Amino acid sequence: MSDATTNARRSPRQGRSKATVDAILEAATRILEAGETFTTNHVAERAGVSVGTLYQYFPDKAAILHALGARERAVMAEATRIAIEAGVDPARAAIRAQLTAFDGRHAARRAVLEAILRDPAVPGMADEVDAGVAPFVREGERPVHAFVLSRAIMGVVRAAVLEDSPLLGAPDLEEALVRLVRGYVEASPKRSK
Amino acid sequence: MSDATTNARRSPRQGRSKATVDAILEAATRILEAGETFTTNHVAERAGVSVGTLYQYFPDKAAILHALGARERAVMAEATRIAIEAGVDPARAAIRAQLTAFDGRHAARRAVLEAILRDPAVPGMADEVDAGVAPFVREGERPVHAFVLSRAIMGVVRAAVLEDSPLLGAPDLEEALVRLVRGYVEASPKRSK
Amino acid sequence: MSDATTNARRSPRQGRSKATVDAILEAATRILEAGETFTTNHVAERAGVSVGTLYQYFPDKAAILHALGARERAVMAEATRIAIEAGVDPARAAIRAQLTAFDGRHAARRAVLEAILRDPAVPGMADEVDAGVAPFVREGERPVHAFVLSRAIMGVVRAAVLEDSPLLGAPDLEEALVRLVRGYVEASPKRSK
Amino acid sequence: MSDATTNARRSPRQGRSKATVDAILEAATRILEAGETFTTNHVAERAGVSVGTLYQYFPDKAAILHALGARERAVMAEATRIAIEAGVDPARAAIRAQLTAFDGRHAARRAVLEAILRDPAVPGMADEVDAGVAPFVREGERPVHAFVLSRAIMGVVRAAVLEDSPLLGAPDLEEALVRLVRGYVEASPKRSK
DNA sequence: AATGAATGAGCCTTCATTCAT
DNA sequence: AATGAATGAAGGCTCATTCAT
Repeated sequence: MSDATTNARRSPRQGRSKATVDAILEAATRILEAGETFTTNHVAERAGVSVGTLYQYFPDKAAILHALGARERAVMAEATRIAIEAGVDPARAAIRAQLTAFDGRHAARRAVLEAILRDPAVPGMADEVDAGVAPFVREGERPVHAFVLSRAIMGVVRAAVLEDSPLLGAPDLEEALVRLVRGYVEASPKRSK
Repeated sequence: MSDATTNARRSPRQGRSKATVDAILEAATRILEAGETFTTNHVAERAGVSVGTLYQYFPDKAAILHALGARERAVMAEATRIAIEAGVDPARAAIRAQLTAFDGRHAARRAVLEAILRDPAVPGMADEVDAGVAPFVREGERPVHAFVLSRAIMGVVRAAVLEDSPLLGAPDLEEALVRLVRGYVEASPKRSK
Repeated sequence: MSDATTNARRSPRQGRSKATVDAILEAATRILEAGETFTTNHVAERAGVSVGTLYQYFPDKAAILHALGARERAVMAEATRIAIEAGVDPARAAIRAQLTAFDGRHAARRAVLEAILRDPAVPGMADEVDAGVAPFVREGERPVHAFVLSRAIMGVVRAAVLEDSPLLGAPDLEEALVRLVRGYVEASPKRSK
Repeated sequence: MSDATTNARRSPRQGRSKATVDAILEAATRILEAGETFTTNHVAERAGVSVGTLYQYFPDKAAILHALGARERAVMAEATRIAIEAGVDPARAAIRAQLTAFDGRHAARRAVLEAILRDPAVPGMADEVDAGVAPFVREGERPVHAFVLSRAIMGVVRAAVLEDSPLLGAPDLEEALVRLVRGYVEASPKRSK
């Protein structure tokens, strides 16, 4: 495409807005990453814009977190899609996307996700995980299965992040999570007492 | 045991102190349950004591949540212990204790636990679940197993509570969680791609 | 006459300018009527122009209210003039013009006038009422008479509007106001203690 | 009474609170009088207390204005009562109370009243004037009479204050207002066209 | 002439915590 | 031990106005 440099050629209007929004999101990320106080004034200042400008693009503070979340979800979905195309099995792909997002090399994303995971008003990553897990849940089965699998995975990842577990980044964790999915799927639903 | 008020500023040797602490905890519970603003002033007022008095027993606001959490953990541990003695298998017993705490009939406990689940500074229920799950994790195995199982269970319960899922209270969920544990334990750790 | 937009930044020689000013005034009226927030940005948006353009025609927010007021005064003056020509006595004509402007069937004008009545910087309707009352105040008499009569009438109307009195629209009120004027004029200025 | 010094002998608790409230009200009055910005922070600062303290006594900014209004109304009612006892006719007494409150020698009260007159949420002086005017409105007559008379008087006073009329303080105005009341009462309600 | 992104002072309010009594 | 008045940093958000394009 003629759009080789990707972010070129936008109308000056759109370009300015886009840049401002990006600056705000970038600032928010950095603040979260540094563990600084996440306030609208602080974010605006760090972004090099006024609070007023910030509020021109985000209706309220939560919206910034939402936008950050949407961004991350998009990145994860993409990563999952690519992995599946490359032949990785879907569950593993979804799991890996989550784990990758949180490993030590991505402090910024991690910070963002931590903030999101804590705010119940911000939609989590559930949908992405659901999608990855879906192929394992047979059509027509009770929704409880999809729910349990996706939340179990997210619960483990969340705990690892929040407890700052050394397991994050170790291949063990990915294996264990895959095993969790496989075991659940294969287990016969016979009852214990 | 050292008592639910372990985190309090002074140990309640006298009955009066004990009564005050109880009143504060009771008030806190009610406020959480009613969805009112959880502020120290509000809690103190509802408890019928002055803020000053509240601070005599709790070093800060978080300590109230800690105490509430300790209380709940004790209740759960007891429930689990009794179930095991009655012949229920340990994993199921631990799972059932968690689910029971959150079902619709216990609004107060649920409110407390919701608050606790949200505050990362308050230790969760992990220990209790760990204990229930322990028998299934063979001695000497990597700690990742205990971690994954307990956090998976808690993750599912937490999500169900926070998303206000209709699954809470349905027997399906208990079954699914038990299956999650059993499947994980039985699955051979063979690798997929 | 010099036009309703006297206070605007530039006189609208061209049709386009006139149309813009009208759109702004129209938007302002609608916003006031709907009880929405009366902000320059909001007015501009509703008018379909940019804030910048708005400021091209009105030096500041108050000027919009001024223009609206001028418009209303013109309408009232005209109504009064016509009534007098038709033989209605001047005081009654002036009173009726005021009351008509505020009755329930004219929500828009009412909203505008309410806003004006509240903003002390905007000249009220005093002049129109003064004019209607003038014939009753004998030449050479103290100005206190004109002042008292016109402000008394406006005070009553203002209170009725602001208190949302059911008297508005009732013929009683017109009668009472006429009586107020007549009684004042006829009363001998003898002193009480 | 044993309470010769009036404001002595209060429990230290009440005394402190009372003093704080008074300081806030006093500060509010002075700020209004000086035409400074009437903000909660400003009021608190001027009162020598923190905003927090201010909010301990007043639920919100408007409440300060309300309190000020209540104070003024009380003062007026008292002045009116005393005048009536001294033989002044009620209408004149009510009128005089209003005018006195606003004459040049009482800048502070005037400022307070201006603020109140502008804020439609704050109950005005209507009740006091109503009371003064009541004796002139015959029992059983239409409420329109009381309404018209009291609002007419207040309208005139309000206009004089807001327009900073030189009539304020002149005996003429009191006479004219009394005449307004007397004329209205005596006028026969015959109809003009 | 028009645009609209940007500004930023400033507003109201909350609430954990302290400390003199 | 208890009281509760006082604190004040901090936060989210609004809106009239400007000015580069």
